[in-house]
Amino acid sequence: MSTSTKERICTAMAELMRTQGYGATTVKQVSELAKAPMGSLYHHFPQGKQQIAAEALRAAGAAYIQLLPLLMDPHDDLREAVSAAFADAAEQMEQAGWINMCPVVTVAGEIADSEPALRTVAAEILDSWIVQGTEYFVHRGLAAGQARRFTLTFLSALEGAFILSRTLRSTEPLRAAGAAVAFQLVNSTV
Amino acid sequence: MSTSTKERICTAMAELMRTQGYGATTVKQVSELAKAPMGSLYHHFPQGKQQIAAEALRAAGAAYIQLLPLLMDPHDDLREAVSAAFADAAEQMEQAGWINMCPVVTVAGEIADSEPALRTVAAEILDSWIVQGTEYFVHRGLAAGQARRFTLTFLSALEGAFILSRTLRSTEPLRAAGAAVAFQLVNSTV
DNA sequence: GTCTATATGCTGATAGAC
DNA sequence: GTCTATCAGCATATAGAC
Repeated sequence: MSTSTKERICTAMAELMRTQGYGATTVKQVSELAKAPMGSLYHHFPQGKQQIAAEALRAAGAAYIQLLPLLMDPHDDLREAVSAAFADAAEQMEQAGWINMCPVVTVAGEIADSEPALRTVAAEILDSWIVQGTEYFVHRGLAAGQARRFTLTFLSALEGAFILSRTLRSTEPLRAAGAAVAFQLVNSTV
Repeated sequence: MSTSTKERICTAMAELMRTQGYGATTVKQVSELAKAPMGSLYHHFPQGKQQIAAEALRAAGAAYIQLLPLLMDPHDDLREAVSAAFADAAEQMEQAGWINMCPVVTVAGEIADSEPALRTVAAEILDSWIVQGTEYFVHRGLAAGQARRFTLTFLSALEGAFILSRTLRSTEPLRAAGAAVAFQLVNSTV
């Protein structure tokens, strides 16, 4: 067996939150998808649903930010790279049937006022995205201050456009947002 | 009595979804906040929770888009107007204790794959926002095609930044996104 | 139209044999 | 560590008096 029960539970939770959110996901669904009985869930995660969600979000968040260099490194021109990243996201979302790629922001919006513990976890993940994004864009030639602002804009536009595109079933918001974020770099020396 | 029972139910549902999302909001909470007994809820909304949510989202969406001219008309320069709108949003969110101003996008992200009927309602609301936003920015001097793309960018960045700011408890994402969206207009004749 | 009392199913969580 | 059986509580929704 290559994957542990604990890992399968985390993956299942992330997968379900990605498409259904936190509130609509039941521990029974997690149990079934992970092929792990209820008792195993509460053996590995004594604090129950919240703890499973927290660990699943951390793992998903860490994996998701790695897409940034993966999608953008192939493009020498940073403006092209930004456009390509948004275009790739749009294409993948359409091909996947308009389901979410990552549960972090969906769940963050959903639980920001009703699940304080999970809100803190989401904030930690977003913080690490901002730090890693800033580092990447500095590496790509932006000044430190500009890189942080650009990362915040990049993430805000990407996540907002994700929700719009997903709800409208259209790539138009992601394409428009990608062009706008790339345009930010018009004055930069890249 | 100035407000009908039906209106109070809608308002209560919108208020609760705004801070808790759809899944975490129970009809009992709606009943209590609206000061209407369970029977009244199901008398006015025979299809139950979903129907209350649909009507509440429609009303909230219609009210929310009216903030656009309200916040931006005072500013002659469109770039200033955009910055001001994002800054106002950030300030109001911070003063309100980081709770959401509008339930539409939060709920849209939450239910996009689990509640098809509500997803359709959310899509109709977003469509109407895009149409009305485009009209407004044409009125403010943008060309028709540019105005639609700008509206999509504006809404994506605003909503994404809302979630980031709300989760991080910081105005930084909203301020960065506002500056970026305003920068879009750098070449425009306003 | 309003309101109380309640039905029915499902929720997260647990107990305890193996 | 794994698994089955089950708890107690709460969810949405309804019935029926007023």
